Amino acid sequence: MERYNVKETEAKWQKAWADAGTFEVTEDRSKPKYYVLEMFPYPSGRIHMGHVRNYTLGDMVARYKRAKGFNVLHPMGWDAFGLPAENAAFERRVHPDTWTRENIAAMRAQLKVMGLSYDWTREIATCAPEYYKHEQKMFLDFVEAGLAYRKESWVNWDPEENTVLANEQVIDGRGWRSGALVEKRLLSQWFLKITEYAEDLLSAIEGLDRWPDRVRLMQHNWIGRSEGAKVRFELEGRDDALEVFTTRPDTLFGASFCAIAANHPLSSALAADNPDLAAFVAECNRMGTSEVALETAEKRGFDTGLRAVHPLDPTWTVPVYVANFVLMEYGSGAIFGCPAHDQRDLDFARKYGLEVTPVVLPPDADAASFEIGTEAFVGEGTIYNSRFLDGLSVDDAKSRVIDSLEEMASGSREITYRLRDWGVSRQRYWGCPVPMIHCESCGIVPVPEADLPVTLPTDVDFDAPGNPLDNHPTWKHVTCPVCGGHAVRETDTFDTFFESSWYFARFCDAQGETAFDADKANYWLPVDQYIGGIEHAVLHLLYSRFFTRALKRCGYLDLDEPFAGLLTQGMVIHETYKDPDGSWLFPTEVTRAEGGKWVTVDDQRPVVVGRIEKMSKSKRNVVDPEAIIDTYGADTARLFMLSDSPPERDLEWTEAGVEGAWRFVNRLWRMMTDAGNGGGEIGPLGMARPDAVDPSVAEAERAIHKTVKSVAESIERFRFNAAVAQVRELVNTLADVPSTATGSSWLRRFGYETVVRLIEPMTPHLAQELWTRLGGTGMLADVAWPGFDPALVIDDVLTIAVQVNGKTRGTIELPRDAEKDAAEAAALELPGVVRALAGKTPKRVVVVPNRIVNVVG
RNA sequence: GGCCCCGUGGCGGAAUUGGUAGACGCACGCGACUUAAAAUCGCGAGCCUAUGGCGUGGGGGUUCGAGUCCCCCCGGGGCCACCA
Repeated sequence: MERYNVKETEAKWQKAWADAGTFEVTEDRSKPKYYVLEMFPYPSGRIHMGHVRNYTLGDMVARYKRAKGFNVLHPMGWDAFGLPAENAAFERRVHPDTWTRENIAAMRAQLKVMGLSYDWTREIATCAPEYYKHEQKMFLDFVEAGLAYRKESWVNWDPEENTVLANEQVIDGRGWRSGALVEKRLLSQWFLKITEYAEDLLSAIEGLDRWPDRVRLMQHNWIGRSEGAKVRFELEGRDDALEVFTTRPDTLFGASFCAIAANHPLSSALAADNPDLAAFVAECNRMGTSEVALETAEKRGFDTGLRAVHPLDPTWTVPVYVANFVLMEYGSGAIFGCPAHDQRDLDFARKYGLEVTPVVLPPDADAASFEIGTEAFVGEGTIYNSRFLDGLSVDDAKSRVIDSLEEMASGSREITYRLRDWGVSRQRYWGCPVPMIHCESCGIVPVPEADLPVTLPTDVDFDAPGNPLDNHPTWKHVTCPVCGGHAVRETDTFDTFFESSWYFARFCDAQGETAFDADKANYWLPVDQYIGGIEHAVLHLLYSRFFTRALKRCGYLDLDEPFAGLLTQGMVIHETYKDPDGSWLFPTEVTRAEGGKWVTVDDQRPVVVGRIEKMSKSKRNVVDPEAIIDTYGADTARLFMLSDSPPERDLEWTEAGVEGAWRFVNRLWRMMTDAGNGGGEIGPLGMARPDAVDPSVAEAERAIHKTVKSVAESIERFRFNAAVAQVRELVNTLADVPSTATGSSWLRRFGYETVVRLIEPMTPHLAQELWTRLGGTGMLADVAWPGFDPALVIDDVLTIAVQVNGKTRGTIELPRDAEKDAAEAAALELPGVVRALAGKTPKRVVVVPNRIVNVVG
């Protein structure tokens, strides 16, 4: 019997698809379009299991939608700028460009072996000038439109990477990649005005109904809308005022101090004449923002000696502090403190002996005796100690006090967002140059469009600290495009999230002279199904949503939301292993000895099996996809990726699970190619259904129709594991039909063909090979998804459960839509029911037609 | 600290969305084939003190009926976090 030659077969069909251009697409307006996109990879050198899962999921959707008659765009490219290339340059003396291109070539070859239905003619790499020249143009358009601007600001500085980080790249006070403690520095940086779209980005989340709730919530929180008031506190003896933001204007009569951030302009001004204050400010800037630092850090303040006048009572003043817990970046960088109803303010007040006046009375408290101890009261209650606000609820007091402030012109309603503008400048080499020129006489001027792209120099030195572009002897020296005098280029490059914020549009017209043709982009976009990791829930997805709006404003396309549907896949996880010395071991270094004990392969030393965790190089719990595909083939790897867990959940990679998938691949092969072993003859191509068939054949025929229906439903709901299970169930059913049954060879033909069409999105090579061997012609990928007969997915006779008081006591067979009386009568005759009733007359019998009978005793 | 998710056999997970809990697979056991093993095929299997009882983390509730809905608790996870 011929064995399934995976390698040969998979290679054969991959070549056939490529030669035939099967997956190349154009804007075919006769079909509905469907754009499937997986988050494109960083070319790190080799694909890992996370990639395999991601692209398998995408290919499942792409091939299914294609079979359903959609014109499917399914492209792939490379997110090719980034720091690792520079690190490689430093460590291995290889140019980032060379390193990146070699990695791309290696990874492309690995992807091609997976049999993914990509239109490779659209492949892009973001490090190519043909790609990034367009984003330089976009940036100039953004500057023109007021969406990009330069400002001096306190930035997060990663001392290890020698670069600025966006807020989103600071995790727990540390650089997201280096892990180094982030410092504050004052630098001139380019920003994109994402805050201008804060409200729009927030309210549009509601319309993203095919996004996971989790991601929508994360974006919601990240934008962080707060409703409150802006309140003016005049400064006694000065002609300026302090502007504070508060979400609790109702507690204004409980104010006992004001506090400003260390970096507040007023702090800086006062510090200029006050060395003690200057020292305090410097100390605040040094303070870490890690979780530990924040929890242990005391609320500290420096009394400026200034007094702020209460906005609702000119005779009332409070002290003004510079405080280490006030953030310049949020609100106005200044607060008023109401210790009774805010924990931080309370801690601060207790430390500096400031007044604590409660102004919100808890519902069951007594006004005469209620006191604040060490915990602030932040709940709902009735306002008191607050003059004209007394007796109001918190909400009523808020709006009432804002009305008064507005009348007196000392405050107004204000909405503040946590979201900050996106700082895009990076002091790195391997990124897209910011196309700007600094001229001493003309200021900052854009590089003329005709001079784009501004390309990176190739002869750079990576050994010196800092930015190689800045260190380069000649690159930055240019003539000013306005006055012709000497000028220098901007030596910063863009944050790499810049490239990934529009690549989905470039795929619509990947080889075009312009960024993309608006007609093509408008045809393909939005991406119908985007698939990738949850780690991009905020950064990449939020930037892309903003970028799309910005591009719309600049006339590039007509679209707000780039991704209509989003699927966030779980991680691929694996057991961890350690040897007796505590060193991590690769899965290939351990094995199961007699008795189930884990030992090392080499010398049989005992192995400690640890937690099941995300695959990571440091813990060595990685499995190389290439080795798996080499052994079992791409189809087996793909099938396992789909079958064990639903996509959003983590998937544990196990050798046994892969073996299971491998067995199924071979089982299908044997079943359909070897009548002797598979159990029965397969009818000839085009064989018609016999008029008379055995009941077992008729039953299996129904199973085929039901499976066609349920597999499609499962795929539509991304329950790929269920879809695989349903196919397996059908295969079991087909195998059980006796070969002697009348109509069995017809059934096999029908059943096998159907199975092959159902598994095409999962295991495309096997499906195509079997399709051809069953007599099918051409590409199975071009064959439509099978249909089903609605009459055959509905059973004529149903098995209905019969319960007594909610406990199942047996089942009855009933024709579909049987009379309630008939169902009741049949149910009451069941021995199990008679026994459970023990001679008692049922009080009531609930009959839900075609569903259930419940006898209430 | 705030907000949000999730707890189903030895394991991954199903369950028509309130209607026979445990599909499908993994692991396991038994049998067939084999000199033997592998592969393959067949059978078995939630648990228990088994013609019955108990079972979806625990407790309560709604309902004829709850894995599914509501309340409380326990456990695990995620995101954000000196955000005024």
